[in-house]
Amino acid sequence: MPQRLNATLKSRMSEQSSSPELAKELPKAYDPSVIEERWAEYWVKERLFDVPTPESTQNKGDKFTILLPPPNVTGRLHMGHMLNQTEMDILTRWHRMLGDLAVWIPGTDHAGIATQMMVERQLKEEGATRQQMGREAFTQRVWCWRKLYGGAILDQMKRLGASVDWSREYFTMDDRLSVAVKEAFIRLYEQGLIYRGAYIVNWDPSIQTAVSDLEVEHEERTGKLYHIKYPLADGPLPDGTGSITVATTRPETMLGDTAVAVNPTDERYTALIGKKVRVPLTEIKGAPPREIPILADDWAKPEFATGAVKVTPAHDPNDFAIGQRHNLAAPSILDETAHITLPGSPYDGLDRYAAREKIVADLDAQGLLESIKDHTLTIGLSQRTGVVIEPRLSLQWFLAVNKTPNTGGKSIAQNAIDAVESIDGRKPAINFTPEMYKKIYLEWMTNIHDWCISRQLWWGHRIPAWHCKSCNAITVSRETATRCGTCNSADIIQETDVLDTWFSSGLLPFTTLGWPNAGADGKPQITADLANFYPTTLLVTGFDILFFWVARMIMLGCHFTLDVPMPDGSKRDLANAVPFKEVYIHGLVRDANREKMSKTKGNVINPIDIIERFGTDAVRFTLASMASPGSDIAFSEARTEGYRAFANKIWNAARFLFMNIDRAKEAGITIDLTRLSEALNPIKNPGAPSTEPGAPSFAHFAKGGVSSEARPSSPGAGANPGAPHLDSEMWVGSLQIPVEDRWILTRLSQTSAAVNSSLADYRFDEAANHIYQFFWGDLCDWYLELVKLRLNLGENDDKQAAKAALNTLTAVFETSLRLLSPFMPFITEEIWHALHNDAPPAKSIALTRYPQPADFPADPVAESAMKTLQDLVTTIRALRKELGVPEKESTPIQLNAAPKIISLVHANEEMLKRMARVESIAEFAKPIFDAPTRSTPDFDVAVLYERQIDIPAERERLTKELTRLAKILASTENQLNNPAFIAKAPAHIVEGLRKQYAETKTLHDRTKAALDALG
RNA sequence: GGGCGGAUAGCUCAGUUGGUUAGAGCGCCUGCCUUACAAGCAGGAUGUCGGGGGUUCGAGUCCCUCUCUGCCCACCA
Repeated sequence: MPQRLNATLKSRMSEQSSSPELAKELPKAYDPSVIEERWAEYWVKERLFDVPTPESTQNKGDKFTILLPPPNVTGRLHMGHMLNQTEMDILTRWHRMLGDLAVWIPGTDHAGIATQMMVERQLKEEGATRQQMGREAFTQRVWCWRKLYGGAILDQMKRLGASVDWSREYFTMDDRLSVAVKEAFIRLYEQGLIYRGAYIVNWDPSIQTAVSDLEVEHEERTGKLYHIKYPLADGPLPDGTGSITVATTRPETMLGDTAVAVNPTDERYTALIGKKVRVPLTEIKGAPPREIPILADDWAKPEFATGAVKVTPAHDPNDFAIGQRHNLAAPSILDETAHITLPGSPYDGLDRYAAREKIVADLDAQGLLESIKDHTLTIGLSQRTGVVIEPRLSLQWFLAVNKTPNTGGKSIAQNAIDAVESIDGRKPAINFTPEMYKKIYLEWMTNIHDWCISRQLWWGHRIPAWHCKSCNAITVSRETATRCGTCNSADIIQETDVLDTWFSSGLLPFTTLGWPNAGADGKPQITADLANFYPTTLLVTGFDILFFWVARMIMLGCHFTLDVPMPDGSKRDLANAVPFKEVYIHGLVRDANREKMSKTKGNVINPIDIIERFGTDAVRFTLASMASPGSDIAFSEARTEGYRAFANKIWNAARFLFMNIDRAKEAGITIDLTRLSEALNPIKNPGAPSTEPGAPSFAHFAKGGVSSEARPSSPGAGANPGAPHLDSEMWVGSLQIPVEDRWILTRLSQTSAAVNSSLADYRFDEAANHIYQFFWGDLCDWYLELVKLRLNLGENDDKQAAKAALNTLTAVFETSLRLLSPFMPFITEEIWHALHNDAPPAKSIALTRYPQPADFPADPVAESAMKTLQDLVTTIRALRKELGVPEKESTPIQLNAAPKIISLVHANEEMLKRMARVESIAEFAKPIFDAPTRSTPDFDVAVLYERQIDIPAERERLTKELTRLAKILASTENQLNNPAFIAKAPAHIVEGLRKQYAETKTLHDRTKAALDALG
């Protein structure tokens, strides 16, 4: 790689420099497209993030395992993927740099319905249908499609820099996983948890399959409520009642009615119970209309419409239940395409809506239509196709989630509840962030119904069952069955249904790690991967698949891995059977106006487009900086532009550093990066000196293995005995350490602490902002400017000071790169390699160690001293601006402050000269108001400049300031005079307020004096 | 019909267990091409923290209530 790095630079260097020793020079403009493509390719090609299956099942050390939510093979990368993957990548890179064995497993999902639809659409364009092709040819065709286009989304992932283990890439229909799916099905069947039966399911008439409850979206619409008279079959009652009126929103289903139900307590209808009615329009070929009973059932609600409800068991779930209770027939009158199927009937073959229209018209003609009223109803739409779902009676396979397996143990749902609930006050086995989702999950899981797992599709895992034509028995078998397992008949046919896509993806956390790996006894055995990486550490996903996928993984993971022994052979408990220990759920990526992105609205942002415009790093950083748990992201281009500017800032800071390294080299000064790294990255090894000459600290990373001893102390850990001492000759060159050096190291330490702890809490936004603030606000705006004071390499300059400055700068910069690397992997990789002059201590910055707070000394003295100096500089600048001092002109200042501060200022006169264009500093024992003055609690400062201040403007400013201060003063005074406050508030609050009062009072008085001085 | 979020600067959002003068980015105004960066530098303006009530020495933060808004779940013809 180094050979390829900076090809353009190399050529530039050879053109302009005769000294190949010089450090790299970066192109002036930051161009992400060049850099990113190159590194993305390098990471994959070098297999940097592959984690081979460990040889042992008993490995110690920390693991970080994360499963990529597999995108559909038909998918195209969208901003949701990018957010999801950016977050996972940041966490994975972070853990990897913490020394964990970090495995991120990628793959794609066969996505039954979506893929079948896509290929069917293609066929349609060619004038063909899958039915014409036949099942075999069609699935072949889908496989071809998948081979050609199925990798597109993963290729797009590579552009995001996702540090996944490509050696573990899977496809849910791979042989290995298909075997596991089959095994899972069979085990559930054998445990009595899978059954087949005729039930009302959600039917999608467009793609002609059943779908689960979750795949139905409910939408409120205004429809009609039709009141229809059903005449009594045996003539009117004595009181003259000749019919009963039912209400329905789907009149066409009346063709399948088998009863009319009324509430047993409904006195209006008591006399009608047990009578029969004729179902209108059911005359077929001269035969009389069907007669159906009026029966009593609690389902009929007296207060709704007429209180009488028609019962169509084959086309409504409630009616089906009534039918069951009363042993009613359940004739199906709609076929799989939602057309009436009633041979001989005038409605036969009509689409459901055409039939409705005709039936309503015919009823009206017969005087049986009592009324049509507007009625708001919620209809079910198929999530995939958008067509109205038809409840339909059909034979399907179900997973019984609330049933105890016949092998003992708890029901699937119960385990899935126990895994998330904190039992006996213990920490739950699975932890949700944000916690709110735990409640939502539990709510769903406690009210869960059996899961319809069969689909009438051709693309998917075919159910391993055979139906016997002789005895109707079902034979479920691991191998292709040739005979009925019950009657031994050879007249058997294989089940045509396939499994719900989510059934197979629900198994992924353990099937990707080698389950079932059946032993001689047929029971699943532990594999090295399972031993090392199961349960996985974390799942990162959007709430939209909380039930579809997260819940199913928990259900299936707990169920299936409970009987996989632990690495030491002991029995596995629920806490170790969960598919993951943590779930982090992120928000939705919306457009800048918080609108949901949708094709119809035309506000969809394509990540690839935005990446091409701003660079992956900038987009990643944007997403990270906006990713606050629990809230959606309003993706803003302006913001992305801002972060591209940030990348550019980093780029230019690097150029500045390299320029100075070159200049230093020419002056005979070299810095030893290895030793710097070592100084800033002490390998935690108590008792041993942290700095062994010549021992590169990156060695353990470069070798590829990370020993557990090398693992850094946890974030927020106390002082590290191995931390470098500031007065170390090695990197300051002299014992006189400038305050800015001490300060920037403190800031670096604080930033490391903040970033590490934010990441531990999934606060990507906080982490990103801390880095941004540090790099731009502290390092670039202040330190880089200050360090220029010492980077003088002329004949008579202090070379030792220059060397010390360059050392600190380089070390801080290199550490910052590592800190930033998980967020902006490309630019940091590029600069890091260049910094190491293409001979880096590791193959990638991603394989180095993540900065820890304990790496640097905390120096509160330097921090507060620097704060005072910064305040002084800022105040002088503001004054100068107000006075209209030309930017380049230097002015004398007058200063009144405590002796401690005066000496600090004098020790840093050069800083003031450079940063605030101060010509000279005069001291004043008392506050002075005859020149434009500003005050802070630490000092009063005046800028001496001939031009007079804008008196009215200054008066206005001071008046405003005075009002502000007076207000604070009043409220503070108020509190301090309140005995209750003094008595009840904690001491440090009272103390703080007293201090504030004193400071504000001083400021107030001086401001007042200054105002008075204006006259 | 149930449940869950959100409402803070012009915009998008932070604001930890209640605690000293509520922050950031972008945008806006002013002045600067100061040789790392104009994708930049410096300075500046900007808030009845949705309304009302309560608890408290103290509320953006806790409680109640109202308004607006978003989302999830649900077998009512």
